[in-house]
Amino acid sequence: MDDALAFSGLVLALSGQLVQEIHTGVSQQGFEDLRPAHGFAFAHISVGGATTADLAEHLGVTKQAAAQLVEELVRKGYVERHPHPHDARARLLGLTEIGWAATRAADRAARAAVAPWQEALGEERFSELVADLTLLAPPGPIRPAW
Amino acid sequence: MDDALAFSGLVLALSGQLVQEIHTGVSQQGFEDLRPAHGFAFAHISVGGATTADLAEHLGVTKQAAAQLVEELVRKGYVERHPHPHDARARLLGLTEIGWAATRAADRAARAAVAPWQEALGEERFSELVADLTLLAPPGPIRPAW
DNA sequence: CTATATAGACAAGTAGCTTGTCCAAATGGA
DNA sequence: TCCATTTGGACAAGCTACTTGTCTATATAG
Repeated sequence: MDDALAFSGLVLALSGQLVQEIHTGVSQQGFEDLRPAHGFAFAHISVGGATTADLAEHLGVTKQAAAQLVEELVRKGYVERHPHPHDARARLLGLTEIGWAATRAADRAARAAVAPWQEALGEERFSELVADLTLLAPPGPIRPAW
Repeated sequence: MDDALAFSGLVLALSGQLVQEIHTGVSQQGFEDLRPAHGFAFAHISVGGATTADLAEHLGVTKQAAAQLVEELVRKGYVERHPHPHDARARLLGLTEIGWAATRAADRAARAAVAPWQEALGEERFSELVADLTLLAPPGPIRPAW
């Protein structure tokens, strides 16, 4: 059997479907000005303590690209810039209440996308699946890939 | 435990890593002018019988974008356009020998990326994993997602 | 205290997509 | 068979998310 090659296709197919459904779900909850890539930024900013340069490294893009993304999210009301307590050059990024609301909407959409799969496999088998995938997942940051 | 949310993150993380490794592997095998998105086009063209319009629908982009992608792949020597036997407007797309070589390189890279995971879980458990994911995977075309 | 590194901003250029328009060939209905 | 509509593909222009390059102010290390 060529499980290895099949696995690649399956992971790509699932991830594509997942991204699509989360994006659609988030839009339908009223956040129509967010795109899939923004989710990765939210995930990093929501942890707290992130600067634009941190975000750039996390996303694997240039500082310039990260600065533009932050500027866009600030303009749309999802992100705030605060002075950095120990570095007068840097600005700490944080989510606004709207930013948190969008994050919760994305979580809901993700759960909704996964629910049918969870049901199809059954709770127990699904838990084993998650456990297996946890062993495989790389420790690094989650980034958009193409 | 919130398996559903964890599952989303895991799938995205794995797919990101997978895309990255396949791209790197393909580049290292001498195909440095190919990007991840090209793989999805190769997958469709390699089946045979595809036109540019088919490809556009498969990739979920406009005919224009597909035409530009085909033009690029033709220029780089991966794809050929043949006359369509039953439709004087259309052109049948096919892979050149170089195109097939690139496809094989991508397969090798995918296997290499998956191999450590296969080993980490063990053959049997990995096979069950593939079986589970097969149940979940949507039937439609595999597309780049963001 | 000086040299180097870093956070962020300003400016310009690029690549991969989009919309809009058009033509020629295919298709379907009367 | 003729005409109306659809479809495959091409040409042109524009947009957007990125890039590289340069600069200033602040921080850090020797």
